[in-house]
Formats: sequence, structure tokens, C-alpha cells
Amino acid sequence: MNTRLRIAIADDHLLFTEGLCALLEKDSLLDVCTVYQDGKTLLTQIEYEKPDVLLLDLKIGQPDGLSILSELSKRNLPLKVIILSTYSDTLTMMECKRLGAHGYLLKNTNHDELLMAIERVMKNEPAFLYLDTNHRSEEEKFRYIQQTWHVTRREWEILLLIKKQFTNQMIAEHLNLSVYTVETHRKNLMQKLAIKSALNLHQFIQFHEI
Amino acid sequence: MNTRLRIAIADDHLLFTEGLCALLEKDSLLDVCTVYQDGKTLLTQIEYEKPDVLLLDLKIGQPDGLSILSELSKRNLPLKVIILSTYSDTLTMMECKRLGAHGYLLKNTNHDELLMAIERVMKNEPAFLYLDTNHRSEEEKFRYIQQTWHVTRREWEILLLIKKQFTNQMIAEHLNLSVYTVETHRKNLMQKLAIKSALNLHQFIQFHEI
DNA sequence: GGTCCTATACCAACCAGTTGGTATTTTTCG
DNA sequence: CGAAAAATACCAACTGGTTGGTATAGGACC
Repeated sequence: MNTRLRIAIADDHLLFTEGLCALLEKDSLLDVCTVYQDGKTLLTQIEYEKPDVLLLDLKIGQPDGLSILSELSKRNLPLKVIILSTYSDTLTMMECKRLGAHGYLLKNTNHDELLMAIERVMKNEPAFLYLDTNHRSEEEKFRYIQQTWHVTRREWEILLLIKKQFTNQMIAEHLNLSVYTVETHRKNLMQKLAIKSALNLHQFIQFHEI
Repeated sequence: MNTRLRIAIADDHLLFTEGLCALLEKDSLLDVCTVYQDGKTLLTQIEYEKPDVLLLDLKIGQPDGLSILSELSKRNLPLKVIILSTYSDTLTMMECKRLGAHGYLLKNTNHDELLMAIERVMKNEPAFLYLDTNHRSEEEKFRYIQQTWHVTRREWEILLLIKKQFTNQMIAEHLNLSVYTVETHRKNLMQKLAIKSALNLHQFIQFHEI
């Protein structure tokens, strides 16, 4: 059987969904079967539509994206859910993964990355932003992290040492810096990554397989 | 093809390996093909012996267990490695997992658990002490953790709250205790689990899927 | 009744990271 | 060259966890 993949979109911004439809249907292997503009419709109708992949905007209403995700997971349907979000917020991403999402993309992603993500989830591989790439080189990882969160080279170096459970003091000695400098880098890192504690920073590192 | 599984044992205590052989060969599906008494012999001969499963004592010498593990991982053989260790030390366990071990058992495990672990790794499932059981109930998890590390009921409760990133202050309020009491419980927990920092405690929680 | 375990509580000193500033130098790039 | 970004450095106040103590009350088990 070689029928076209059935894609559903859940987003309450018509202009966005229309654009996305046009984009996706250029691909002869994809078929956008439905657009849901609210959560309630989605939850009542998705079992009749039976899409293969759902592109779900987290900010959809009634109920919200996370509730939908958790409800869909409970139903155990043969459905891959890819979250489309505007925020590159790791904790949200982790929550989505925990609730059973198969992928997580930023809305400023491009056509190719979306297709790749769809391809990946259909092969049962995770498609979480950068998470799906633990085979990339350090340098490639850095470039991705840099592009997404505007992390600088030095901050990246420090991130690698934090990963190794170095304290600020140890990092300072290792890089021949003042502890104050390390504090500053760390502070800036946390601001850029929207992270609130050392623990969350470690979770970020683990999640992104840095 | 339904040939017997070929098991290799690497341990420098003859009495232990002999006992283990006898135990394993009672099972008609298993065949202990080799016993290695040092790391060097293991590394030179294992590719000729081609066992399906290696039961590796971490404390074997020349080179030590962790080096062997890392070397074997690099060679990318069709071989499952189950670590046999005397210590229920989570950090070592995590290190073994990172270095590519497929399982990790304590030497005081029993025949059944060993067979189960072998079965699991042959199905490509991890067999790490308690890790392989995220389908068990909270209560079963507690009993296992309790038996392995002598964690008390109250300490367990507090562990569950630490997992949720509650601070000591929040835990105290939640359980109507003094912060001091929570500190004490936490202190005892860390002593029992041989853990040195809040971060390691969280790693323990994640590793054991508490 | 005595011992052991568990749970509770307290304390001071300490360590590490966090926050919200300021400020200077060096590098990069148009 | 000049502006912006990056890297460096400093500081005080604060939060939260860690260490190494002590101590008491209530059950459980022998």
C-alpha cells in the first residue's frame, strides 16, 4: 500500500494553516486531510479522520495544546503528534515529550525541516528540534545551539564544562578566568536559554544531548 | 535457527565462575562457551569465540572492567554485555550504561533475575537493576528501592517530592514538617544512596525512573 | 525492660549558585 | 574607522543545599 500520508493541522490562525496546507500539498506524498481550529473539535473528530500525523500548535484553545496531547496519548491511537511552537523553551519541550509527543518544532522552521520531521516520526524516530541528532559533531551541535539560542563560543565551552559537573571555581581555574567571569557567562547562558536553576541547566544539557 | 545462546563469563574468581557455569548450564538454552580470567585475554579472544552475551565483572583486571567495556563498544560487535558488580552505586551504573553496557546486575542477584536479564538484553531491552521496570507500580518501585538501599517510607515520600523539584522548604510545608526534619531525611537519603549533591540525587531519580 | 529503627526537630557553619547591577577591554565586521 | 558583540571582571545580597553534630519520642521486636 502506498497511499499518501494524511496530515492534520491544529492551529487557530487561519492564515498560518492555509499557508502550511499549500506548502505541504506541494509534496505529492502528503495530503492535508483536516484543519482543526480548536481543541474540542479535534478531540471529537480525530478518531474519524484518522490522520497519520497531527501538527499541533501548543497555543490552540479549548482545551489547550498540552491537555490535547495528554488526552491523545491516553487514547493510544496510531497517530504521530508533532508540536509546533513559537518558543524554544526546553522545559516545555521536555513536558511535551513526557506527554507523548513524537516531535517538537519551532514555527520558524522551514519546509525541509518539517518534511524531515514528518519522515522521522513516521519511522518512529523522535524529531525534537535538536535532539534527533546525537550523531552530529560537536561543532555542528554548537552551530545549532548557537543559531537557536544565540549562545556564544565561550558560553558553549562553559556549557561543556558544566556538563562535566565542574563548579564555577573549577571552570575558572580550567580556563584561566576569574570566577566572576564564569558567573557572568553562566548568567547570560541561563538568560538566553530561559533557565532558572543549575538543575534545569543540567536537564537542558541532557535533553539536547550536548 | 535455534542454537543455544553462547555465554561468556569474565571474572577472576574461579569459584564464582564455576558456580555460575553450573547454574547457567542447567538451562538447556544456554551454553557457557568461555571463561576469561583477565581483560587482556578477553579482548584478544572474544572476536574468535563470538559469544552472544558477556557477563563482565567490573573488578576484573588488566585492563579493568570499564576499559574493557569501552573498548568492546568501539568494536561494535554483535555482543550484549551485562555487568556483574558488587556495588549498587548508581553513578557507576550510569557510567556503564554510557559506555555501552546492556545490563547491570548485582552479584547477589539470583538465578531467575540473571536469566531474565539475559532474555531482556537478547530482545535489545536494557536490564539495569531496577531500571528495566518502569511499568511497575509505585509500591513495587518503593519496595525495590527499600530493599536495595534501605530507604524508609518517609524518605521515599520525600524522594518523590524532590523529583518534582520541590525545595526543602516546600516539602516541609507540603508534609507539615519542619525544614530541619526534611533536611535530616534528605541527609540520610544521600548517605544511604552514596550521593554527594542535589544534582546527583536528581540523576539517581532519573536513572531509576522513580 | 531494653535495644533498634524511624521520624521528628534543632543549630551553626559552610558551599555553590543566583540576581542585578556596573564597567572595561578585545574582537568582529560593515 | 566606528559600532556592536563578546569576553572579561567585580561586588553585595540572597537562596538553597550540605555537613556534622545533638536530641527526643514512639513503635517494634526480642
